[in-house]
Formats: sequence, C-alpha cells, structure tokens
Amino acid sequence: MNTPEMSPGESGFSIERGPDARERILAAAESLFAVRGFEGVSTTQIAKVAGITQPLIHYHFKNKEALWKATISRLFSKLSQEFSAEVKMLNHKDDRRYLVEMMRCYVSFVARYPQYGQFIMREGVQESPRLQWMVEEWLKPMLDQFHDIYEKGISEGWMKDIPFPQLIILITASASQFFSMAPLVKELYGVDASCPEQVLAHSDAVVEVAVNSILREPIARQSEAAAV
Amino acid sequence: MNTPEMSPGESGFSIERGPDARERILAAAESLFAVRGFEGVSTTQIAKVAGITQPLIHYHFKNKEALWKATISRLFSKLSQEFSAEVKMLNHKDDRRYLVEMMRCYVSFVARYPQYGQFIMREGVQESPRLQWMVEEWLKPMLDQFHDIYEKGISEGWMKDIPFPQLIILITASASQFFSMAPLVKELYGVDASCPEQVLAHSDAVVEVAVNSILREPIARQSEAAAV
DNA sequence: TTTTTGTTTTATAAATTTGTAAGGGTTTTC
DNA sequence: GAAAACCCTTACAAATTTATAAAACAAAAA
Repeated sequence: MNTPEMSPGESGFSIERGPDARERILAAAESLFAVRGFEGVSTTQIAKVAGITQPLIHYHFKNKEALWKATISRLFSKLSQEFSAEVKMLNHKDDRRYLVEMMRCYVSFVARYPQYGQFIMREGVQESPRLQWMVEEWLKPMLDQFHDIYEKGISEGWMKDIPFPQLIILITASASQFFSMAPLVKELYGVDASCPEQVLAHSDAVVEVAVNSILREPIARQSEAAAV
Repeated sequence: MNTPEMSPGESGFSIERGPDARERILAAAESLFAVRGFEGVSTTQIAKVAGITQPLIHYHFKNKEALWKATISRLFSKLSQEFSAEVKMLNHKDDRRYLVEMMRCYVSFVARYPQYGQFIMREGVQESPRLQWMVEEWLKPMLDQFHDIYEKGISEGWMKDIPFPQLIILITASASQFFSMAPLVKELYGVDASCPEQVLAHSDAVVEVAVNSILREPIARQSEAAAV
C-alpha cells in the first residue's frame, strides 16, 4: 500500500512527512489496541500517540476496523516469520528435545512481544467477526505447526494423550500470560517480568512444568546438566 | 431476580420496580465489563442489557468507576466464599493429594465463572488505579492461600522449587484460560468449553500437566485408578 | 388524606467519537 | 514551469458518552 522505496525529505528532520506516518499510526495502534481492546481505544488517542492528526488515520486506512486488521497483520506476520526462522535453526534429530527447544523459542518470543498474547486475550473472550478473521487468517495456521508435532508424538507414543484443545491452550497460556500480564505480576510481587532473569526463570518453569509433563519420559533439565 | 414477596402491579407484568434494578445493573455490568473491559463498555449499553434507563445507573452508583468496583466486589466476594467453602470440605491429611483436589476445585470454579479470569485478563495488562485496587483488595488475599501451601511444600521438600510468581501465573492461567477464552476455543476447534465433558477433560489436563509436574513424586491419576 | 421517602424517567449539557469534505503544501511528471 | 499525484491539516457533522437536574410515580408514614 505504501511505497517503501523513497523518503521525500532526505535530510529527514522536518516534522516527518512521508510514508512513515502510516508506520507510526500502526505502531501506536498496536500498543493501544493490545492493552485496551478495539472498543477501548479511540482513533483520536491513537493519533495523539502517533503524533499526527486524527483524520490522517482515515487517509491511510478505510476505517477503524481496517486499521485494526492492518495492525494485527503487521504484528502477526512479523512474529510468525521470526518464530519460523528461529525454529528452523533447531536441531531436529530428537523429537522430544526439539519440542523443548521449540517451547524455549516460544517463551522468548512471547517475552519479546507481549502484545501477541494480549491481542489473543482481548479478542478471544467474545465471538465477533474480528475473532473469526483473526483465527482463520493467523491463529489457526500458526497453531497447526504445533498440531503436527503433537500428532507425531501421539502416534509414536512419546507424548501423553491429552486432548489437543486443552493442551494447546494450557501450553500457550502458560508461556505467554506471565509476560502479557506483566503489570499484574509487578503489582502482585514487585517483579519486572520482562527482565532477562525473569524471562529465563519463566522459560525454565514452562519447560519444567508444562512441557516435560506432557512427555512420557521427561528429559534432563539444561540447568541440571550444567550444574553437574 | 425480582423481589418474590410482592410485585407492585399484583398481576406482575409491569416493568419491574424495586431494589432488584440495582442487582440487574450489576449483573449486566458483570457480563459486559468482563468481555469488553472498563473503557469498552458504555453505561448506556449496560442500561439496555439491564432493562432500565441510563441515568438510573447514576442513582444507584456514584459513577462508572464505582459501578465497576461494585461489580468486582460482588463477583469476587461470591467466588472467594464459594471457593473457600468447597476447599474446606477437602481431606487435608495428605498435602500432595490435597493440592491436587484443591486444583480440581479451582478448575471447576473457573469453569463456572469464566468472568473471573476475564476480569483479571482485562485489568492485568496495564497499570491503572483499578488494577492496583483489585490486586490489593481481592487478588492478593486470594492468592496468599496458595502461597501458604507452596511454602509448606518447599520447606517439606515435596514441591519442586520453581519461583512463586512464575508458578502461580502458570497454574492459574492453565486452569482458567480454556474457559475464559471459550469463544476462541470454539472458533479454533468447534468445542464448547463449558460442557461437562470438556470441563472434566480440562480438569484432568491441568492436574496431569500443571499440578503433578510441580511435585517431586507425582501421584496416581484418578482415571488410572478407576481404569485398573 | 397528606406528607414523606425512595425509585425511576425525561430532558439536557458538555465532551468525545468516527468519519467526511475541502483545501494547503510538496514532490513528481510531463 | 504547469499539471498531477500525494500527504497532511483544518473545519465540521452526526452520533454517542458520562453525568446532572428536575419532575413523575409509587409505597410508607403521618
């Protein structure tokens, strides 16, 4: 939609014109929609955070809903690319160990992008055309990756057979809630969820609690191996 | 819902008056605030669902925020009472088994009241006076119950020492997300999260995955005992 | 009956919300 | 250089939002 090839003012310090306004709108919309939901945010608020005037939103996007969809698409496509790229780097010899490493990827991923879990929380609680669109377009394809390895684990017998709907919600919630609800964690225990120690601690907790327990024969902890 | 002792128009079909309007407002506010959040719901919408006019809300409640707090207090006090009552009925001989049964209580509880998890999700993602109030007033006291048994398990050595903030978020999220995000589950897998089979299946999944794995020596599954 | 009290509605004010219209400026193109 | 295309702003309309004021209405008290 925008033309990335050239920015107009090459020295670039006047109140920025050009296609980056569109990007700033999307960035503002992402942070606001994620924590307040579609109905909870006004285009005026988004405009203020983006540093532009409200009607400009309607120049770049048909309406509020189109802006919301563009926001989701921008975030989810970035994320699914990054995640796939990281997962592809993993050793795929031992399936069980692969699953654990994949989950560590996932945790570091939701730690970096808490908005991901926030959007799912916002939209997942009520039926709506937006939920339907988000599931069809993004969520279903992403979760299907997990389904493949689940099926393999079941048929090869190294995974406990817990129903997939329960399992996937349980695992993904375990991984993401700690980061998506960082303010709650802060308020409850004074802990900054996004700091490296906490991310590592949560990664360990998820592997220990949620991942190892779905394997019939748990594998040794990284930290144990390192400690001995 | 309306006062049973007397209805003003004795034939009982006039638009109900009396103090139950306050109750209807609270019920409407609960269902709407839970899924759309504080900013996402207007008092006009609440009034429409409650079947009264919008200014009546301001007769019964000082303002929108006071209504929100009254809604939370009504829900959380009901829930914490019910939950405590059920937990008190449990056998408290074997601590590990007690923990498992307590978690089954908790799951059946969040299955009955998905709004509980929804409110926490709504408010937990951004710092606000509302979050602060909710944590101080309700959440902290409720979670302290879990903290007691956690401490006991750690000091007696039958619980793996995973940091409490990670553990409590992980466990509660595992238990509640499946029900709080029922529309998402429905959209993804066509499954009705609130039906009895699914509740039982999730209860099993939580015990199997999230609870047993925090014990150093897991205890036998109910279903295994029954199957053999 | 009359008064009082408590509950609810109509009317309305001030601010905010989404979206459109029309017009400046800047580049780009011819 | 003029025309066209593009990005952005001011001005504004229609609907909605929170909250208040005043009046209607019903039940209880006097």
